[in-house]
Amino acid sequence: MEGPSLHLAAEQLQPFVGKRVKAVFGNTTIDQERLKGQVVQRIFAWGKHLVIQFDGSALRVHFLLFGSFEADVLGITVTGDYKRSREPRLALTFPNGELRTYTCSVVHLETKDARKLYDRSVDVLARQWDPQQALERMGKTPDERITDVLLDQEVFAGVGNIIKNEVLSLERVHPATPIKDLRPAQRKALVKRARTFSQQFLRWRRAFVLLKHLRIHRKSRCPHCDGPVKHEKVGKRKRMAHYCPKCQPLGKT
DNA sequence: ATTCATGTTGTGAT
DNA sequence: TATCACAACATGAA
Repeated sequence: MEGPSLHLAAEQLQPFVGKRVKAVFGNTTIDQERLKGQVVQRIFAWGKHLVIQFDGSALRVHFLLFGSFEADVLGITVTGDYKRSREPRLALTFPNGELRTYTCSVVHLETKDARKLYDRSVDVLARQWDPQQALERMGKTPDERITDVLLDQEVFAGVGNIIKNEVLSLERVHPATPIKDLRPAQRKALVKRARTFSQQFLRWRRAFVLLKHLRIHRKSRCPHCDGPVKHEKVGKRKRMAHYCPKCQPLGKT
């Protein structure tokens, strides 16, 4: 799950803010008892994290690769289409509904204000996003490849493999390009696109039309030249890159 | 049946 | 000490 999906989740779960936890269940090994009776102070997303703040502590949920969630509010399922039979990792029951999370990492954060643990200027979807800072951090690793830097959550929090592939296609940059081979104008364009595409991703997700708008991720034809798309693992992270070798050539620019 | 995928963290070898 | 490859986690679709 990428950043925009987490921001959308935080939005959808706002009806639980101010509500008291009535029951807790699930197969997580964290202490569940302590959540009972707690009142939700706020729910927010940072990058790929979902944070639920309670009185003295918070919950941090990370959905990794296969995670999902669903929530019922006043009897209506506001999101998700998952099998009810599956055991949730963690479920919270409130007077007005229930949140169920699956296949995710859940941890307690020992803080009364988890917002202090997160630097919002790093989150590409945050109002406080700082593109200049991203540019500077990018420049600090001239030998790193752009595919790895775009996926670095300390530089572009929220960017995942889909956003990475789409941004590189839009800017016509080969995923294996070392930062030092990118002109300043091109670096700037990539930074800007990481945010604008993430915002677009969020709008599409909200309208349930994301998949049909992806141009190169998991496609076989380049959106620019209609040539064949290459699919291969690139960079130290070895995530699958989907790119057009003709429109996104490797080399100094 | 097998592989792959919107991801991160920890371990043990080098 | 640092870096790296790999495992672990865990589920559904192709």
